[in-house]
Amino acid sequence: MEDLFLDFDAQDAATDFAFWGQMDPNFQFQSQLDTLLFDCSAMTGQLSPWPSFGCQSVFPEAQLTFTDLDSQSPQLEVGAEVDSSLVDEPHEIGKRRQQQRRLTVHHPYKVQRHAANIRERKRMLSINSAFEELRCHVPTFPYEKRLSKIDTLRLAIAYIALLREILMSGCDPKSYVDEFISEKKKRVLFINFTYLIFFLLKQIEFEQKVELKM
DNA sequence: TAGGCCATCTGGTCCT
DNA sequence: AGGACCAGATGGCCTA
Repeated sequence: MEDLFLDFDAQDAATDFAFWGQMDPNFQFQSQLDTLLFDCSAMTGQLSPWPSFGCQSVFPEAQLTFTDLDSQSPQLEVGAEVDSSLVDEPHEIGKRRQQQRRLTVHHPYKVQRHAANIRERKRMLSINSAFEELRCHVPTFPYEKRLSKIDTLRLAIAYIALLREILMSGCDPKSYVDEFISEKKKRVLFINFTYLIFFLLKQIEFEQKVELKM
């Protein structure tokens, strides 16, 4: 993993986090962080990663069978190029079936392609179910909209980095972060860690805005 | 309405 | 040879 560092006091530091939007200049980093850390321990049941160890795949589609997918296929059915005007009339259905058989015989490529499409869809479903499980293990707030795949990956990387750092420090999580924010390490932070912290702080910011509106 | 995200199809490449 | 994997193209849906 690439080690990137960020000077927190740099004037343009905020632009490094443009993907979160601009931070409020009046945002109270330390006090909000304290709130966060206390809230985190209280909200354990609401934050996604901690209660969900052993979470099962929430993507039942991932267990779809070959025939399920086959019947769901929106296009490229075998013989799909048959004129759609030939429908429902009994004799036309017979003709169409005949034509489909011909196409099956004469276009083995189409059949292979169709089978490959189905396999590809199954493969993507299994990838998606893995993403869904990963989402269960990264910290998000209940009101946070579903993480995109790319954000899930980035946040997972950041979260792992944070946990590793905490593990290596030998401290409990809160004192670790306290120390991190303290004088010694204030200016330079491991970017993955800051990514996670900024993410969490944006959640708090968002939560406050929601509360103000209510 | 533009941009982000996603599912799907597709053809190419690699692997068994 | 057939399946797995990958990346590009495309179109639909949603949101700011």
